[in-house]
Amino acid sequence: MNFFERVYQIVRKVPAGKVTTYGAIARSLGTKDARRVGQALHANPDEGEVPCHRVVDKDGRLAPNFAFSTKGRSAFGGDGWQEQRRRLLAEGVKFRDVIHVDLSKHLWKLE
DNA sequence: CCGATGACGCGCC
DNA sequence: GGGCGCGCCATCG
Repeated sequence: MNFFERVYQIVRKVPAGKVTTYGAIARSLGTKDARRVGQALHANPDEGEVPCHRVVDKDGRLAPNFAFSTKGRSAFGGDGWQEQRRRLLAEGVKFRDVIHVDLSKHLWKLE
């Protein structure tokens, strides 16, 4: 099982209304390279199976260039984080401000 | 082959 | 707090 698959496996376990962070995932995989986790999600093969909008950075900030590039291009241009925010709000996630998730209430602890 | 890049994070100023 | 530099390492040009 490669790195990407392991990232997806973890993200799939995050329940609706909860979020996790790139760094937390990286550490649970035994690496400090959070950037590679981001790469994996950017190459996310199927949003339906991997709820990548539930992954934020360590400050709860949404991905500035969040986008589904699975088909080779981003579907939301440079404002993908807006789509990410909508999805989280729809799941009941609260925000500290327009782009920061309230981690103290929604951070999901990895197994 | 090599340098630049990036859905990140942390330490310093 | 905002901005900058560096480490990280697979990919890309």
